[in-house]
Amino acid sequence: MKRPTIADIAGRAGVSKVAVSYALNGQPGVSDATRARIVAIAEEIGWRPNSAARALNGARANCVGLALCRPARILGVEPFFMELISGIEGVLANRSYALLLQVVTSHEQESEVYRRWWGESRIDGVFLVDLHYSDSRVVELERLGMPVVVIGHPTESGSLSAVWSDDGEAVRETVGYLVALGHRRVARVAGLPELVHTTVRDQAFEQACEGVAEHVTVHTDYTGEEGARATRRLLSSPNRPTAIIYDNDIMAVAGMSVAQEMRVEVPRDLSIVAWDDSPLSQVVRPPLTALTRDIPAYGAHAAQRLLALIAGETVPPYEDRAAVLTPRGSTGPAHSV
Amino acid sequence: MKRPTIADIAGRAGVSKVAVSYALNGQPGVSDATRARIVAIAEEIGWRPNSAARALNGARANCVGLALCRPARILGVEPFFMELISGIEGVLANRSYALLLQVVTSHEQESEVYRRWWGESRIDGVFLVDLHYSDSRVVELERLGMPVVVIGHPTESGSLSAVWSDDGEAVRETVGYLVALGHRRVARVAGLPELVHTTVRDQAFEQACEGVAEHVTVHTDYTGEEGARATRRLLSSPNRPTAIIYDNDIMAVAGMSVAQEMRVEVPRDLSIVAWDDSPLSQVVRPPLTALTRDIPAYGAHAAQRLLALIAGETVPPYEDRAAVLTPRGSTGPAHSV
DNA sequence: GTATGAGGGTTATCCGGTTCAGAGAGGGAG
DNA sequence: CTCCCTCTCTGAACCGGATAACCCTCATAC
Repeated sequence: MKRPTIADIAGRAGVSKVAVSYALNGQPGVSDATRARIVAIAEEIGWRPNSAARALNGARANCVGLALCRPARILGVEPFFMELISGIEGVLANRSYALLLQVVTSHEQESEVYRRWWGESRIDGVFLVDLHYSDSRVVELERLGMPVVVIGHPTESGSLSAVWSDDGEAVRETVGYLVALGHRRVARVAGLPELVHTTVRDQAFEQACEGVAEHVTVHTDYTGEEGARATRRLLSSPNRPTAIIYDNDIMAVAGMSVAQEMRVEVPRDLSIVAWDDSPLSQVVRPPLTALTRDIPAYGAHAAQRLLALIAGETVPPYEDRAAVLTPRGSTGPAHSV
Repeated sequence: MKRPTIADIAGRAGVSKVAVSYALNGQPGVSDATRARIVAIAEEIGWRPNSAARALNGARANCVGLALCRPARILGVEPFFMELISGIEGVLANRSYALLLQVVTSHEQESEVYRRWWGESRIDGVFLVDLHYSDSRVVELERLGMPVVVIGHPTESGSLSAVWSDDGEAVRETVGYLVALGHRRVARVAGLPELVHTTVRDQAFEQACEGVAEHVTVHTDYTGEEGARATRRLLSSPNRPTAIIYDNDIMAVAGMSVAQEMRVEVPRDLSIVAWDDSPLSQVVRPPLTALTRDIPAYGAHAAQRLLALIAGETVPPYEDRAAVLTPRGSTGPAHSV
């Protein structure tokens, strides 16, 4: 039950391998009649191009890579990555591109994965996510000279193409909204401080609060436990915040539970905003005011740009739409304590 | 900046390509001195075996596939798949195997992806998840003759190897626990009815309740909205259940919110159990009693078996540990209404 | 002195598809 | 009738590595 090759087709059709190759690739050099005959036979015996043989001729691997550097327990809880992948795949599937996925535990390991994939000619390009400052992976990828689309802020992506969204704008919108509601003490429970987008949000937060509200930022590892702990600390402080912005929804939910535990009522005594809207935000009581973003679309844009890059086009940084605030029941006017 | 090949190494070392091939693959036929020299050169110039060239010689592709057939919004919310993938990857990474991922929207499309991957020699085997009854994908994969590990119940996996866990046992344990707490009207908010594991749980649920408690099962699509709707309906019925078992945690959280909305107190008036423990279960108030399972380990077991299958070994069905009940604050003794 | 064999290489082929340089056949122009 | 060109198709080489088969040298055994 060997897989059929173009030689088999050539034998049946009574022509050479070359004619078959031309016919199946839509190249000139065969008559329409012969082409039709060859195509019919190929279809009949279920022929597929051997991707290895094609790749060997310097052709593309028709495959791109994505490495995720987060512990399993966080990856599972963050809907972000799965939604991003779904969006990426929507674009890739149309062009018969495959996605190679790897979960790694360090940047060194991640760079090694890139070197291996690229060295083995397994992929034509990669997506880089969770950008850090002075990111060693950027340097490594520039060195390899492989097509890359960074999903993150272009100031830190070096010479690599970036797809990003203005988190600062979303922060300003949120703070403006909270201040308008009368909040004067606002906290932010942020994610990993080494991530560029965390710092971007941190800075925008500070600037937006400057002069209009007291502000404090606490960093966490995105887990519910740390979100809960941070909330407990914030709500225990002498003049506790009347509003908290969380960097993901699981922490926001955890924070809301802590508030409830401490008899701090949401939204009466505390307003809560979650970054990245997900179904979770809508099923809790009260439903969470969230910063909504079309993540699959974000992934799709990145994929389009990576394919363009692979095709040899030059790809300028692309700024996707910023997250927009979706007010729900977890935010309300501030009450003086 | 061409990638170095064994021919380059051969040139530098002053030997033939074959000697290099032997040396780098640990085969006999070269002296230790020559081997050391060749290995040193290979390392120096950063040589990597071209995966396409290797695959072309009938060697393995060193890659396995996974296709997920669920809409993006559900994939994102279910931590199950990401955790499964993490577990799979732990095993694959050790053996330098890559994972090809694709999100599809129908079984036909999924089968087509398998045909293409296999026909193109891209993969050595696949994982099959979300088994249905009379699953067309099983037939297709048997026809293709490719190594497959089904992550699901072995009665429906045909001749394919299966890795599974006894959901029935977990259901019995849960029902037993609820009955011991005095519950006599128990409901189950189940997932997609066409999935084998849903039916397995449904049947075990009915049997376990038989004679000891009234029972009712409602099917949903795993989303929070449907979980909420089902809960609303259940709690509005004339003799409403005093305990509900949900097929995932997002629905359990949604159900708890609905209960709160309807002034049904958890766990006083209603006990809630969630299938598949996740960090989410622990951050809500009260924390959810959940059926805990080590999903990464589950994935790892499946991966080990797929690799064994690819290596030509025969792999009997493997029964992983059943989910165990982790009681938390969302369950308590039943009160007569 | 010759047969035997192991150690260390080499040459030739193959995997499946692509690409380049031609080779015949047929047609139109001069 | 010849020249030239186009159309259709073929042989051969190539991509990078694996592998079967064979070759040479030197050491050992008889």
